[in-house]
Amino acid sequence: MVKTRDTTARKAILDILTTSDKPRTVKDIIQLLSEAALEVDRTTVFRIMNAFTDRGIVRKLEFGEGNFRYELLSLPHHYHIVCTHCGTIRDVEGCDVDEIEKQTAKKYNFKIIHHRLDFFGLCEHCQ
Amino acid sequence: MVKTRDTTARKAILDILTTSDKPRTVKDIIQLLSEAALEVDRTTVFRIMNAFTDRGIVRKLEFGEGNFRYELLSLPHHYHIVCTHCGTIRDVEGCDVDEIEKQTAKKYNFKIIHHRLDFFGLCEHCQ
DNA sequence: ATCTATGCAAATAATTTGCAAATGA
DNA sequence: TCATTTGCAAATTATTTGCATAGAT
Repeated sequence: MVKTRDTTARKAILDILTTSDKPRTVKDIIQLLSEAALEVDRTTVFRIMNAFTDRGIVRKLEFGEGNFRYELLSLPHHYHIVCTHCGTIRDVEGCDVDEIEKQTAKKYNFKIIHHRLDFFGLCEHCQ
Repeated sequence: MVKTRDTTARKAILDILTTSDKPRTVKDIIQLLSEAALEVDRTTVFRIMNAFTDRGIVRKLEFGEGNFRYELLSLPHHYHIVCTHCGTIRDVEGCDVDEIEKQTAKKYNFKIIHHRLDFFGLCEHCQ
């Protein structure tokens, strides 16, 4: 396992993810870093996100937008609701699909490591 | 609503999707068309998939591979199991998350149109 | 001092757009 | 016929790679 250096950019990105209520894109992150007066190269952000993903610090997700989003792996288990009109994504607490999971594992002899459950629809504003 | 012309390429793509047991990428589709002796331009396939998506004929999905996959919207409701080792994706019948769905809709005043539930793990061969 | 991290330029890959030619209804 | 489709070239967008330099321990 390779060591991780605690650089300014990495600390700032962890900070951003910690205070986010939804998964973030690289674009988001660059923007937020910039608002914090930190200009970090696009390549570097991609590389940091990959390093974090490899080390199990973040989870790489996507919601059909044509790009990836990242969230802290240390967040409590949750799912997402995605507004198909305005694109808003929101974390939603808890998730109980144990029963389905158990049945699926047995029926298909599949060792389940994790799952995702996301609801798509219209948020309060877009209905 | 714009009219749809029943061209050779479109018919062949619908045929491919109908006989697939998992969502397909544009690359897959081009390959399968080619095996059926039909050389269709990449651009055309992308355009057809977008047209089908807009008309509610197919559903656009992704599984963290960095590209989209498509499946017939007319398929019975199902979810997917994705092997994180060999990348195999498989359709899995049925899906009962009604209770979670109801609670979520009420709690967040969110009008749910559809959801996705996918399990990631190791298939029979990769365990 | 040494090895990892970053910036910059350039390369890939997926997907989209413009436009003229081909084709289905 | 005539609007919709397709092919081809070129543009866009997300992401990755190579390499020399800056920075962390």
